Amino acid sequence: MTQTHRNKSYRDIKQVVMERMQNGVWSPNSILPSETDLAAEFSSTRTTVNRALRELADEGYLERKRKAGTRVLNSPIRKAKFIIPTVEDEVKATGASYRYSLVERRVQDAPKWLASRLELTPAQEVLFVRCMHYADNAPFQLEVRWIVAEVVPEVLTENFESSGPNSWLVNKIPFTNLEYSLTATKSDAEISEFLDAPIGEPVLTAERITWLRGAPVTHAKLYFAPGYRLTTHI
Amino acid sequence: MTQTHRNKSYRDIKQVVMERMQNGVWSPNSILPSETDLAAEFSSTRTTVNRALRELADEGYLERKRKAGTRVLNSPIRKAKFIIPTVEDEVKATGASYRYSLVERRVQDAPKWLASRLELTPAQEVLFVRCMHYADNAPFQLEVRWIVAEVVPEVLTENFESSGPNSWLVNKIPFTNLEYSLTATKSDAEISEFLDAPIGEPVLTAERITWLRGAPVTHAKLYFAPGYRLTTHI
DNA sequence: TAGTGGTCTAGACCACCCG
DNA sequence: GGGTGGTCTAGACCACTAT
Repeated sequence: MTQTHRNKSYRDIKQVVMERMQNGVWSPNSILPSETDLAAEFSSTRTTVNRALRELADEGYLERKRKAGTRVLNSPIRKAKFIIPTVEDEVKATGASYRYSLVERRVQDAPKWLASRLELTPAQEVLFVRCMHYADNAPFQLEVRWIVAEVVPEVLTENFESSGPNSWLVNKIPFTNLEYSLTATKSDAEISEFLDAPIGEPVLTAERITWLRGAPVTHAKLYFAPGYRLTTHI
Repeated sequence: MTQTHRNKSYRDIKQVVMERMQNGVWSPNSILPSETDLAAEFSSTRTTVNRALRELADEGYLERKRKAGTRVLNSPIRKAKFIIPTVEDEVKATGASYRYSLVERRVQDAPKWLASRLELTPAQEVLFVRCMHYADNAPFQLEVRWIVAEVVPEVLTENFESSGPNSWLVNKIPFTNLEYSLTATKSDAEISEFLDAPIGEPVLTAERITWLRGAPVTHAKLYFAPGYRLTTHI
């Protein structure tokens, strides 16, 4: 049964390994042959086999340990990942037209809850921005954002009338850490007004906090219009 | 300024590149030196530099094109990913105790909406399971699941009294595709009863559909207790 | 301690695609 | 057309860890 293959590339090897896992040739929790053996089988080198198996491990299908070998995981789903979308990309991906609208913009001292959440000194100046994102002119997302002026002073000269703070920040901040969370919240009067939904309606809400080298840059709450569905295929 | 470095490993190179992006040495949209040049600078080989840059590209920080070179992306966040948790892992990760409880289990013909959703023939037999997951004995998640008996016949002999269908499926199905989506729904009488929440309360809801080589295996709705927050750090 | 994966080197050929 | 990244080879040494 041990045949020589014409397969050479790490992609081919990945595919063969995947097929064998799917067909039960290598069942969950079983141990694969060593890289050296597989290299011989595929008429390839260990380097190439290594890359194939390493990528499959990164993707969550295999677990690799020195000496113990390469084991088939029983639940690839455990490591499944979601892509966090950008509003504009997301709207355009559906083929709908995208429109941005500024609702409110003002400079003020950080409210206490924000200062606490972002570890700011109490009276630090922040820019508050409230804006809407529409898909085919229907409400898609209400964005409520706070930006720390001390970290991004240039923000005070931006009016955000024609485009949102997100795209501006993205081009301004070289690299950031991100804290992202999702909840279901009850729509209040303000949210309902902008999303054109009944008060009390459940609304999928994302909270985003962005950091630049340890300093808090911005806090945003994104309220999705009712019926919105965040989807992924793996 | 062009100094020889002692750095050798691809990890070291990754870190230096990240630092230069953060410090603006290589700003957004700029082009990095070629792999050959970087290999010379780091006293390394092109293979090693290639691995470092390739991984950074996979992680969403760089974009690479033949001839065009390697470009710094302005928004690493666009590609940010989220790990989909498993109930039991998630509960235990918080340090809380995990408890499972079966609520209902019966075999029946697939309801129309399910047949439509999963592309089943109308009268196909399915196993219906309703169960609860508790964290420190407080309601954590209500799971409502349908399993296609034809695809997984062994399921008909399982009683799911001591452990949930998810862990059972995971060990039975070698490899699967997954469709996962999140919504905010309004708690109805049934959900409220199990999650111990007022009727009408917003509930974060995950819908999961699992496929095995094109055949639908299972459909699950997971209702999280109010206040639940799905979080990620990047 | 022996076996397995982790990584690096030095070199090569190729595919792509910008100018 | 030529420069850049994509990938493979053949070999080496090392790090970890199950037994």
